[in-house]
Amino acid sequence: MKEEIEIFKALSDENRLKILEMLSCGELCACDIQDGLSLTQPTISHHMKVLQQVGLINVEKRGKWSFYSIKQDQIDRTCDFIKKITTPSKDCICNKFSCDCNSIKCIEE
Amino acid sequence: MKEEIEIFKALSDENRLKILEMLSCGELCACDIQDGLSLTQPTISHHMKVLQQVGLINVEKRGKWSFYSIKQDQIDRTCDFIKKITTPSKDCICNKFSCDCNSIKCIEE
DNA sequence: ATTGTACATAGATGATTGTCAATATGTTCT
DNA sequence: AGAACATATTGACAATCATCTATGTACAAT
Repeated sequence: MKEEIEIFKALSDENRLKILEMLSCGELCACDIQDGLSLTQPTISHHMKVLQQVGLINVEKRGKWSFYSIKQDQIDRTCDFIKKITTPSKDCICNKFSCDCNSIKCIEE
Repeated sequence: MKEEIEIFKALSDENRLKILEMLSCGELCACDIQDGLSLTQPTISHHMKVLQQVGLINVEKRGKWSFYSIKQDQIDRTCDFIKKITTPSKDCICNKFSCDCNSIKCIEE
């Protein structure tokens, strides 16, 4: 869960979403990304690090350039996580509590 | 895009993720949710408002209780958005810039 | 009407975050 | 070696946010 929170934090920034969009068609170097965003180089570097640390992108150094690419499996895992926690299941945590307001509780099956 | 950023911000908090998980099996009132989290009532209220404002949950008032439930279509739209911006497409923004680093550009088809 | 219950709002505070300027590191070319 | 280029790190600052206490509002039951 902690891991997914960090992923959502990484996705909560307009510039980082734009970066992911830029990478959707294949790898780019940091200079490509800087061309597309009006941010300074250290800020780009910071965003790339955030995306990298949560596993959303890959980095490959070739010569003086760093090439970034999307890790699609992490994207997929993130979507699966969202779906999973919002889908009914017998053993989910909502069984654990109840008050007197007659709310509908977990499916019993 | 702004809308999705707000959704990801809403998903970037452990307690709000727990709340969504609690709601996965059906509606609950605020008191149910407070039972499951060690937070004060105003904090719960704040989180419910955040989730509501980004369209992740529904609120229905019945008597003195407020019943919350997940808006599954918004969950689905969010997943679709993530997949969409990370999937290659001919008209995506990564065609717009280039430097001399020989990065792979958008698929030409 | 009064009291109790469920929830919302306002204001304050400590923590986190996005951004920048300045500087450092590492690579390539002459 | 030295210069030029690509990227990373550091430190600072303004803005945002999660949380709390205190208070307000709305409904229900006595």
